[in-house]
Amino acid sequence: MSHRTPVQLPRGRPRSFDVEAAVERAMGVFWSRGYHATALPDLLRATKLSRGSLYAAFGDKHSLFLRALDRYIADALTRMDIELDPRGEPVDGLRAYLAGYVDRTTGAKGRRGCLLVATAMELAGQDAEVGRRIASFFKAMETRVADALSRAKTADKLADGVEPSSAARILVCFVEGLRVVGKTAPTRITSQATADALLDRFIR
Amino acid sequence: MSHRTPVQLPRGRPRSFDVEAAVERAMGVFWSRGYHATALPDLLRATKLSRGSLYAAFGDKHSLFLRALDRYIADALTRMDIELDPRGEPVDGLRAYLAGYVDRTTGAKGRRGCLLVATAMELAGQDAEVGRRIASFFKAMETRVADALSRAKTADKLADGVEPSSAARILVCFVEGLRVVGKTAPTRITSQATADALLDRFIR
DNA sequence: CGATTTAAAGACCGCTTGGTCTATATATCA
DNA sequence: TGATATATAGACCAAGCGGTCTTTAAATCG
Repeated sequence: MSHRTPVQLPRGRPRSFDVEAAVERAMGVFWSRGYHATALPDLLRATKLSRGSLYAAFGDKHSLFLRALDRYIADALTRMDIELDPRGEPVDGLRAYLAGYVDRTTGAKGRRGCLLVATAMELAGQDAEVGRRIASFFKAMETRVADALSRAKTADKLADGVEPSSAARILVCFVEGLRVVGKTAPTRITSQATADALLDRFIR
Repeated sequence: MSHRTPVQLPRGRPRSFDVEAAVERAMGVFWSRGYHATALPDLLRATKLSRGSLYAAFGDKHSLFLRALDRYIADALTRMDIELDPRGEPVDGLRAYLAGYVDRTTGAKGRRGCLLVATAMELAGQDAEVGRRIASFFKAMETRVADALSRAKTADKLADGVEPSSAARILVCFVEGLRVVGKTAPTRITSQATADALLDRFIR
C-alpha cells in the first residue's frame, strides 16, 4: 500500500476543453435536428472538437446522445423542483409550471420543439436505453405535479372531486401535448388562455 | 377538337399494382420507423415494388412520404367525422373520440406511436410542406372537437364556465400528449381513467 | 531536457444512402 | 403481329455515413 494519494496526477498535457460544455453544445444540435438527422460533422462543428477528441471523450454518437439526453432531463427536473418547491404555494407553483411550458411551446421556441418528446417519438420504441429514460422522466414529472396537487388539496384549494393523481396525469399529457402542437408555433396568448382554462377546472 | 373521349387510354401493359395499397404499406414503414430512419430497401420490401416502379410511381422518397402522411391524416379525419357526427349525441361522440385515443395510445399500439406526432417533431420545423399539413390537421381536429362541445353546450350538457373553444384546445393537447406518453406503453385502465377524469371536468 | 499526455487535422475505411439507368420479360392495344 | 407501355432485377453512381488511425503540435510533468 502506498502512502501517496490514490488519485494519480495526469502526467502529460491536461485536457483543455470543458466536457460538460461539449455535451451542452451537442444537446443543442440533437435538440434542433433529432438523432438520425444529426451527422458527425454537425457535432464537431457545434462542440469545436476534432473527431479524435470527441470519440476519445464520448465513445460514439449514441453515447454522446445519451449524455445530452440525460442533461436535458436533469435540467427539466431541476426547473420543476424550483417551480413546484414544497415550501411555496402549490397553486402558484402549478401556475409557474404551466406558464413555463406556455413560454417554451409558443412562437419560435415552440417551433424548435423539445428534445425529450422528439426522442420519445423517434427512438423510445426501438432503443431500450432511451425508452427507460423517457419513461422515468414522465413518472418523475407526474410525481412532482401530483405532490403539488396533494398539497393544494390539503390547503383546500382544489375543486370538488379533483383527485391529485389523475389530475397530475392530465396535466402531464396536456403539457406534452403543448409541445407537439407547439411545433406549429401558436401564439402565447392563446396557449396561456388554454392553460389557464385547464387549471381553472382544477382549483377552487 | 376530337370527338373522342378526352381520357386517352393507355396503350401498353397496364399498371399491375395497386398504388394506394403501396402508399398504405409505405405509410406503415414510416409510421414504425420515422422518416430519416426509413431506407429505400425498407420501402421496397414493404411495397413489394422494384426501385424503378417506386420511383416511376412516386418520384422520390419525400413525395412518397407526403402521400403516406396525407393518407394518415385523411384516415384520422374520417374517423373523427364518424365519432363526432353531428347527428349523434355530442357527449357520446366525445367519449368515443377519447376512447379511441386511449385504445391507440396504450400497450403495444401506444408503443408504436403516431405518424403525425412523430412527423411533427421530426420534420415540421424544417420542412414547410410537412409543417403546413401538421398545422392544418391540428386546426381541423380542434374545429371538430369545438363543434361537438358547442352542440353539447346548446344541449346544456356542459359544466358552468366551460367554453367550447378553449376546452377543444385542451382536449387536442391532451390527446396529443397521450400519444407522447403512450410511447412508454401505459395501461389502458389508467389512461381511460385519466381521460374520463378530464371529460368529467367539462360535462355537467 | 525528455517523457508523457492530449489536441487538432485530416487521411482513410467499409458500408449505406437516395437515386439513375439498362436489360429483359410481359401484358395490353390496334 | 408489332407497337407500346410497364414490370422486375440489379448494376451502378456520387455522396455521405459512423468510426478508426496516423501525424504533428502543444502542454504539462519530473
